[in-house]
Amino acid sequence: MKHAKRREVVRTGTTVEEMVRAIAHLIVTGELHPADKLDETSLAARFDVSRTPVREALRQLGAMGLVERKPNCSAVVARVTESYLHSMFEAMAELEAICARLAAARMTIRERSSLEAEHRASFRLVQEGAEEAYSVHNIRFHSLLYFGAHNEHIGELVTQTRMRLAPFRRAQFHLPERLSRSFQEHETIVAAILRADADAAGAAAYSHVSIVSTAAAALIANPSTCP
Amino acid sequence: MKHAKRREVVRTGTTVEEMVRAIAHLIVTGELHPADKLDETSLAARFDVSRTPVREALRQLGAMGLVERKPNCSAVVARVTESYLHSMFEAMAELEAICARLAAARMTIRERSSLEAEHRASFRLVQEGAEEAYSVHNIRFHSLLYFGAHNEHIGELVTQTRMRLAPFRRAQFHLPERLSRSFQEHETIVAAILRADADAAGAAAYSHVSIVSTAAAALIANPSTCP
DNA sequence: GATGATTTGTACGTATGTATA
DNA sequence: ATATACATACGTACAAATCAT
Repeated sequence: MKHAKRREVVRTGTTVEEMVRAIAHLIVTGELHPADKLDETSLAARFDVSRTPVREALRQLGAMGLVERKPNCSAVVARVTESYLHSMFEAMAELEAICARLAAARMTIRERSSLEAEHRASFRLVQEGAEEAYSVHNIRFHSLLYFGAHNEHIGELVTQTRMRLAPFRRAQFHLPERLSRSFQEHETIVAAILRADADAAGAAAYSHVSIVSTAAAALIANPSTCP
Repeated sequence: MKHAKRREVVRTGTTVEEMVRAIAHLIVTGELHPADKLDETSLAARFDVSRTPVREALRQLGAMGLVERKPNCSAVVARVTESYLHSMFEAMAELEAICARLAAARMTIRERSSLEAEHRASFRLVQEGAEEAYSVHNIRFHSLLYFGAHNEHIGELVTQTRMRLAPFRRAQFHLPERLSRSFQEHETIVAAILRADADAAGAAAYSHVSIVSTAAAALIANPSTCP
C-alpha cells in the first residue's frame, strides 16, 4: 500500500499538530527518555505519515526546548546539564512565587473560592494516599494559581518551564510523606492568598518548589557523539 | 535557471537556520509589522530557496511566538491584544527584577567591574544624545545583568520575552530625556548591585522597565479574518 | 453560490553529510 | 583509512483548502 490512509477518522487539525502533541506526550509522560533518538523515518512509519510533518513537528518541539536538533544528526529528546536543570528549578520557583504574589493581590472572590475548594478536596486524596489522583489535583491547583495571577505571558512561561521539567521530575515522585508535605505547603499558600498577603504567598510558593535536582544521572547530558 | 545557486559562499548553518534568523530580524527590527502576511511562496522566492525550509522556519518562529500560524492560512507576524502586551511588559519587569536580585548576590568581582565599566562608558553617549549607540549599549548592559544572574534558563526566558516585545517597543523610542532617565535608572541598579543589595537592585530593575503600553493602535490585534 | 486562481498541506526523490564496519 | 550504509536537508509534485471574482 503506497499511500497512507488516515489514522483517525476525525482529524483534530493538521498532521503536524497531531505529531507535536503525540511526540510531546511521549516525552513529558516519560515514555521517551532524555537522549532517546527521534528518528524521522521511524517516527513517520510509527504514525503512518510522511517524513515532512514529522520534520516540522521536530522543528517546533526543538523551539519549545523538548528536543535537541543538530544538523545532519538524529534529533534526540532534550537532555540538560545538571547546572541547567538546577536553573530550571530555580526559575520555576521564582515564577511560581510571582504567580502566587500576583494571585494574592488579584484573584477574584470566585477564584479564591475555587482555589480553596480544590485544595480542600485534595485532603481526602492525601488520606487515601492516592498518588495518581493527587498528581492530577496538583496540576489543577497550580493552574488555578497561574490563572489567578491574571498575566497571560507569565502563565505561558511557567507552563513552558513546567513542561520542560516534566521528564526530570519523575524521580521525586515516591518520597515518603510527599503527599502530606505537599498538602501542608499548599495550605500555607492558600491561607496567604485568602488573606491577600502577597509576600507570604510568594515566599510559600517559592519554598514549595523543590530545588533539589533529583533527576537520575542517566538523564543528565553526556556530551553527544554527534557534532 | 532551475536549480537555485547558493545565496552565500559561506554557509552559516542550514538553510532553515538562516531563514529563522533572517525572518526574525525582519520582525524585531520592524521591517515587518505585526499582522503582516508571511507568504511561504513569496518568502521562498525572496530568499531564493524552496518552500520547505521556509515552512520549517515559520513553524519554529511560531513556537517562539514571533509569528502566528493557523491551518490553511498565511502565517502573519504575531499580533497581541493590549492586555497581552501589558502582561509581557509586566513579565519583563518581573524577570529583570529577578535577574538584578540574583546578579547582586552572585556576580563575580570581574562581572561587577564589567557592568560598572559598561555603564560608565555610556555616560558619553547620553551627553552626545547618541540614540543609536545608546541602544546598543543598553542591550549589552541588560545582557550583562542576565548573564550575571547565573541562571541560564531565566536568561532564556527574559531574552525570549525581550524579543517578542521588540516589535512593540519602537514607539517609546524618542521620548524627551529618555537617555538621561535611562542612565540614571541604570545608575541606581549598578549602585545596588555593587553593594550587593539584592532587594534594592530588584526594585530598581523592576521600575526601570516601562510598564506603559506605548504601542501604536495599529499594531494591536484586530481579530484576523482567516478562520 | 459556483468556479478559477492562489496558497497551504503532504508525499516523495535525490544529494549530501555522518556514522560504522 | 576507505568504503558502505543510513539519516537528514532540500527541492519538487500533487492534493486539498481558501479566497476572489
